[in-house]
Amino acid sequence: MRSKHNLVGSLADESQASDKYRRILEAGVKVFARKGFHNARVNEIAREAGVADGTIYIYFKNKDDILIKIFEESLALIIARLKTELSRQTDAVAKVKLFIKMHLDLMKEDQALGEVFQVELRQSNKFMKEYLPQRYYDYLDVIAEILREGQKAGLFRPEISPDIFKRALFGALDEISLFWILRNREQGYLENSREQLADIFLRGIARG
Amino acid sequence: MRSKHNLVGSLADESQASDKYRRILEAGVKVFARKGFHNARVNEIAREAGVADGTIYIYFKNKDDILIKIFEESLALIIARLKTELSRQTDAVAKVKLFIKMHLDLMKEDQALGEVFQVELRQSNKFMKEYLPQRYYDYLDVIAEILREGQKAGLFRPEISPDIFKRALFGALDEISLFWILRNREQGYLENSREQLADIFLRGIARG
Amino acid sequence: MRSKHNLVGSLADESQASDKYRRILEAGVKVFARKGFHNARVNEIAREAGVADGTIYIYFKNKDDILIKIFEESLALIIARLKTELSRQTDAVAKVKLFIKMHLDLMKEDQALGEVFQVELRQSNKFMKEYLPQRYYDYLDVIAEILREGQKAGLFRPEISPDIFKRALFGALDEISLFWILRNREQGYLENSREQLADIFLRGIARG
Amino acid sequence: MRSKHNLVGSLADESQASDKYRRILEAGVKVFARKGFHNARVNEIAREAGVADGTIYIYFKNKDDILIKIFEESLALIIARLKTELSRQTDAVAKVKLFIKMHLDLMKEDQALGEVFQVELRQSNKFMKEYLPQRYYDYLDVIAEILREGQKAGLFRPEISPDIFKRALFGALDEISLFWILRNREQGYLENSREQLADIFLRGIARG
DNA sequence: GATGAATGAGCTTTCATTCAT
DNA sequence: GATGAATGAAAGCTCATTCAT
Repeated sequence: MRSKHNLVGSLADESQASDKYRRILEAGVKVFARKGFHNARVNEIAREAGVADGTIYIYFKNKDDILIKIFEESLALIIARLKTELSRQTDAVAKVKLFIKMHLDLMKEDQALGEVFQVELRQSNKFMKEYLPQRYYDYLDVIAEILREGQKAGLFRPEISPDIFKRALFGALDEISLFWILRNREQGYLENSREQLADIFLRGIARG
Repeated sequence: MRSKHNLVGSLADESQASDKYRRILEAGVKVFARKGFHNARVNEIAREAGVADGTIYIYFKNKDDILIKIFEESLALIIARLKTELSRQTDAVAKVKLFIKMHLDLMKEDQALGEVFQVELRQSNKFMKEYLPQRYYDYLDVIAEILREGQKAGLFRPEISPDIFKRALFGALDEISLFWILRNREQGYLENSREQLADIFLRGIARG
Repeated sequence: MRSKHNLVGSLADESQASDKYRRILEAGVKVFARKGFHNARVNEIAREAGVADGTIYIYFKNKDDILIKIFEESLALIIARLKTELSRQTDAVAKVKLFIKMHLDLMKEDQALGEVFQVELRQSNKFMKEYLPQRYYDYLDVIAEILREGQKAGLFRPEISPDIFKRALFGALDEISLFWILRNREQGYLENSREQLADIFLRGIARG
Repeated sequence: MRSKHNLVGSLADESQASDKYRRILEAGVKVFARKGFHNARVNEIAREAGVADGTIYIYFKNKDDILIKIFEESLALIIARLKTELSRQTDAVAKVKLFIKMHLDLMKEDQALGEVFQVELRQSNKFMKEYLPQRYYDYLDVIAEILREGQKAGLFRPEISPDIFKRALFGALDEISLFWILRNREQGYLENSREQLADIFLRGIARG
């Protein structure tokens, strides 16, 4: 298996449909990251993917669908990877640290995808208000699960609500990532943030 | 003085310029909240404001400008109010609690404005990437200032970075608010969240 | 009587109506010359004239009417002046030379008006196709009259049609003027043209 | 080869690119002639051409571009035809007569095109002031060339400036044509004018 | 499946003109 | 008469999507 340089590339491999599906998906990430969702032109995605405009509509319902599929496929892979890595840790504290690290690493690993997640997804009304982002809930639930585990193990305080904690941590990570991207990815910022966030949140939920 | 039902209304009152400026601003909030920025039609804002299409362009440079002015004027007022209230508290811990409360209360107080802040602002590329949201930084700095105060008073650990803490707390509040709005404003959710967040973050930064 | 710097100024003096009528007319010439008829904005004419937008509509029916009035009033004065000067000459040959000289001098004397005559008048469909430019015919008839006089005096060939000659001479003068204006009013060009045109046309119609 | 009813039709045939390009060009001539450049609506040109509005913008940059292309393509063909015909004459006097005839015939041959040339071209500021009408200069130079030839042959006086003569003759032809068009194309007028103009201008420049 | 020329609905903005003051 | 804020019709152009080849 040839090594992939980014997540969308890896993900699309699983769908055996066609080479073109993957190319359009990758082109979508690039163009959405470069221009933003609303300023991205379908024909630019087509050109970038090396296909005709019409071909896009063989593989995707419409422009929104490209964005949604990028999100869904990428997140499915991310979640799978997360779960694999987390399962190697037994300690809930270590798991929280690892989750924070992996989330922030992801932004660095595939910057175009990071930008799409942070900035562009929110531009699609259909996405925000109509589309049920099941995978997004799955992602948050990874956090909730770690919390519950830690509560069971007596490491975290039982009165913390997993549903609120997962959003709080995710929101913090999201905001930190957004700032980092909009501020041109300042060196060292994410590493520093990682430790601070782990420190604050772990003490915030620690028992005793 | 008649009591105002929302922030934009209050704000625009200060500018005595014209009744129409305020009406357009209020109409903008309503229509942006209802349709989203990109699907909002200028002529719908005009109708809602009870003015002609062209009148909008006497008071605003363009559609983006309406959004930006809503943000600027509202946030200026919010920050002023925040600072007034916070100055009545002497204890940094109480200030953090108050900040969290006021942020969440704001979402309930003016739901359309909340929706615009949460969902629509991020849809304007001009806003996110080109326009320098000075007021947004001012808002975050209110948090940073509280932290520094608490650190000086020996209440909070000195190794916490104000710049990271302010984003973490804001991100958490933002995510909670967004969820609440997208999930149709479930009763009691914000009150519950308020206590949990205060609990987590205050313990997270507490000294000793 | 204060000395006037241009034709429109002089003309409008005769209409005793109001100072504002004249100011709008002068402003119209300036703005039409600067921007062209279609790119001229009524509110720019108003500003230039130092009156309110609405005031324009007290003195003129509409934007087209300003152009037409500029044309009519200026041309009436020009024709009056022409006739006075021509009446001082007894020789039809001298009259042709004088006509050519005066037409070209006019372009130099009031450049803005010249530009409006040459370039902008033709941009108003209403002007070209609907409005009957009586004064324009009067102007051409000055030429026809000179020709007839010369024919009677036996100086010019009787078979030359006054109606065609007047258009031919006017057309030649018009084209020369247009070129001179579009080519940034090259020094000496009009003087040179004057002699050549007189030479060609006078020999062209000379008897024997 | 089917005979073409007008110049634009003929011209566009050479570009085999697409049927639609030619249809839009022809529709442009018709609509510009009917409504004038500024009152012509792009969607009317589209309807007349039997294409969708957007199709226009596949073949032309914008509305101005349609006018410019009409001018350029037509004039190129006209000049080519002129040169061919003129080369069949050896006598400079005959060439002047032929030029005059051909110019006026052109107005009758394709009346819509004539109207666009006479009336509408001057309405585009872009055209008059920004766009360099190279072809127009080429057209005038055909006249200048004939004059020089005649001067060399000792038929025309050497002191006549070709640059002024070409504008004088063109201006006369132009004015005559404009009058004829605005006056509803009076029968016989052009034929009469042709002879008078040839008479005046040839005597005007004749040697001895 | 793939193409890409063609479509045409849709929208922001301008600006001549009006009219209440 | 004079004002100038307000009007609102009008139009060029874009671009997601379709469909004949």
